[in-house]
Amino acid sequence: MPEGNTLHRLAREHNRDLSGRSVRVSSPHGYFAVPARRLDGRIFGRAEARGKHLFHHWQGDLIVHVHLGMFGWFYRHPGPPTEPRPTVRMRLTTPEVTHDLIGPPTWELVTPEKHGQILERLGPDPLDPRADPEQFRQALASTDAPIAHALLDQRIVSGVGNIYRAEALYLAGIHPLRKASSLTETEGELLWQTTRALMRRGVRQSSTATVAPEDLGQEERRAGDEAFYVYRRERCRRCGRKVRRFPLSGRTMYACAGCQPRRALRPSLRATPP
DNA sequence: TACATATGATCAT
DNA sequence: TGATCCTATGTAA
Repeated sequence: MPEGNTLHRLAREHNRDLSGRSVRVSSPHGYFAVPARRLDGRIFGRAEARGKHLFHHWQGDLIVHVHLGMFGWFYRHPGPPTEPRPTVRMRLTTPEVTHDLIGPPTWELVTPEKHGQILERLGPDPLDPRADPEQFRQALASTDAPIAHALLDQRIVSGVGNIYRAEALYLAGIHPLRKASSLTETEGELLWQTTRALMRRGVRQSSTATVAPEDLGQEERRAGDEAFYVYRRERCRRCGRKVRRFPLSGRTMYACAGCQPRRALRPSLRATPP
């Protein structure tokens, strides 16, 4: 159940493990048996992550496009290949490591043209160093939908999912139902910076947790769960007030009425971004 | 064993 | 808005 940080982390791992190598490709599940044979033994060029999309560039201009949807995942097994689960759709193997792909709603070979079209549809990715925050701000300015809806729109910003939308809005002190176009320039900038900081941490720590481990109590750290400020919580981590949850754009939204008032907070009263 | 639930997105209505 | 695709896990029965 990945957001953009996961895809960027996977791209890094795949580049490290597979780039420039001849890779065995198989489909234990059988569903991708034909394309797997076509790729088997080829040189793996590079992995590329954009928003929640992952591309594998193979020798000979073959490009694989993967989207993990809600349930898809890659599992990495160092060492000699283990017996695959029957649900493994695609297995990538070198002598050192195996990557198993489970349950992607999207797995397709695409042409360079199609690859370009997919990228064109995506808004700026906070994890892309070349991304332009101004593009994000302008997209918000022309959107009447609630800001919490806009954040899940991959044409406005790519890679943000249900966790980051809740947590970034919380840390920026922005009420989720405010019109996107009503955000000030400063708020738009703060929201971008906050989102980017959270997602960068997500890549670094290989987890979508938004609260840094060093900010947790001993008991919480021992439990080892991913920690959040409002997402799936009963009470706000900072003020202790009951967290409001309500459906928004088909997902559950979480917000604190105290820390995210309808009216903009004075900057000095905002929560400190991580 | 069954069911609810989940970090997503598309397509039909 | 609802149905649909995809899988694993935790809890209830």
